[in-house]
Amino acid sequence: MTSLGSPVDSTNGELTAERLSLGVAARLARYLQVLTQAKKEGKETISSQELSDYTHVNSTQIRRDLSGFGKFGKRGVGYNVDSLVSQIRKILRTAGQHNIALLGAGRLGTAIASSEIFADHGFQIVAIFDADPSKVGSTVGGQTVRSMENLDQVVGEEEVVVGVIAVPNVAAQELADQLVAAGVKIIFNYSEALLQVPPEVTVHTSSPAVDLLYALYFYLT
Amino acid sequence: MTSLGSPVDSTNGELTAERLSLGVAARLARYLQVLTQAKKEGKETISSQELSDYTHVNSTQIRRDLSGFGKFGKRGVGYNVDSLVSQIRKILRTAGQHNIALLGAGRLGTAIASSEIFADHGFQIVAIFDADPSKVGSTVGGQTVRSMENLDQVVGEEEVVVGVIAVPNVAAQELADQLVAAGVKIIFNYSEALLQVPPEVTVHTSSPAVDLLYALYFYLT
DNA sequence: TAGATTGTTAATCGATTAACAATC
DNA sequence: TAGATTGTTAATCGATTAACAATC
Repeated sequence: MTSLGSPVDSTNGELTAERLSLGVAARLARYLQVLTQAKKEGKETISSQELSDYTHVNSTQIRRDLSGFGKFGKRGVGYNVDSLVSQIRKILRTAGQHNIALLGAGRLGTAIASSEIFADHGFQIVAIFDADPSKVGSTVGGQTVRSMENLDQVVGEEEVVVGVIAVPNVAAQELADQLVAAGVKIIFNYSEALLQVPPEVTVHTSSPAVDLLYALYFYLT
Repeated sequence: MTSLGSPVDSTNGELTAERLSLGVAARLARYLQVLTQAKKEGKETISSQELSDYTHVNSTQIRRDLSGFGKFGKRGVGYNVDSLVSQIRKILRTAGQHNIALLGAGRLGTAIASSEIFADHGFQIVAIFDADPSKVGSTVGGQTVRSMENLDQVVGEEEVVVGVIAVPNVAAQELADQLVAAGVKIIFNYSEALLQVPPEVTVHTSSPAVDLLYALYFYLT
């Protein structure tokens, strides 16, 4: 929606240090999601039109976004899925491994821990916490649930960059405060609570209903 | 990202039949999410700046979006939360009740059925289905889990407009096909599978990792 | 009144798209 | 070769934002 700087300039074939615009970064991340899944499903090449069908982004826009960073496609064929995944990861600088702490070992937390949605994109859940003493020590998604008291230590030692909050609304703010105190800079909020955080911390609130309202509007009109 | 038509024109104070642009509709839905929660938390008024803090949309943009439909705010005070919720619901034509069918009574399905994320926005889960006979008949989120065989009938009788798929990847396409056959036009996909559907059906795939990649990019740069 | 915040303008910038030559 | 699809141009349109008068 807003725009910080121009897309990366790569007239010399190399990535410059310039920041991507918000729109480009958001779209690249979406392409990456589809490509990652296409790869898992055994697809070797994909056309801009196919990518468009899955992402709802115009195919010209996709080619334009990609061609700004290099000539990744083959005319008449499309893009190699494998190589495009690597290229976009490089562009988004998220080629490495990033560590996540999951807060909440309830139904939602368990569902998240057991899924591959994060792992597929290089996010590793390195620790699961719960405030409920009866849950501490149990195993969820292959991990032992820890007590909240260990949060600070784990965030520091494991270099956790993202905290995922999967608890009821009433408990969310308290956990957000603890994450902030521990030094986490990105919070992914699965509760509906409006979280108060310092300006240097980014909160992303999951909002399936928003997407649904949006889809419904275009269905109804 | 793309744009279909101009924002609604309301020089006469009434909503015209014109479609909102994709961007405006998406932002209005986001405002609605925050407003709905703010209302639950007892907030009576909210300023464009506060809305901006929660949605990451520029405050001028917010005032501009809203002023296109009427003068909803009070200078020096802000917007009345209650009345703004009603106004946006009217603009998005989602003031009514809409029925959802949930497919999958596993961990994720149970978490969704037990939460209020959909109910808060007028979406009612009217039926839960599972292909596993051992789950059929059990109670999840106050509802009895039904057999997939009843899908067609329920969709027709209950006027289901949205199908939510909360099953493992391998089962997702089969369920999408059944939803399409039953006449559902909007599918909310919590699996990672790339779903094939006819053009008149809209698929929205949940993608927390995409949002995370995006947030991470701006954190890293 | 004084302070705060809306509603609106005007200017800029980026996003979007059709179209098509290039080329695999 | 013939068909398909990329890469790129050029033109348009919408989004974004600072700034500020209006006004609660």
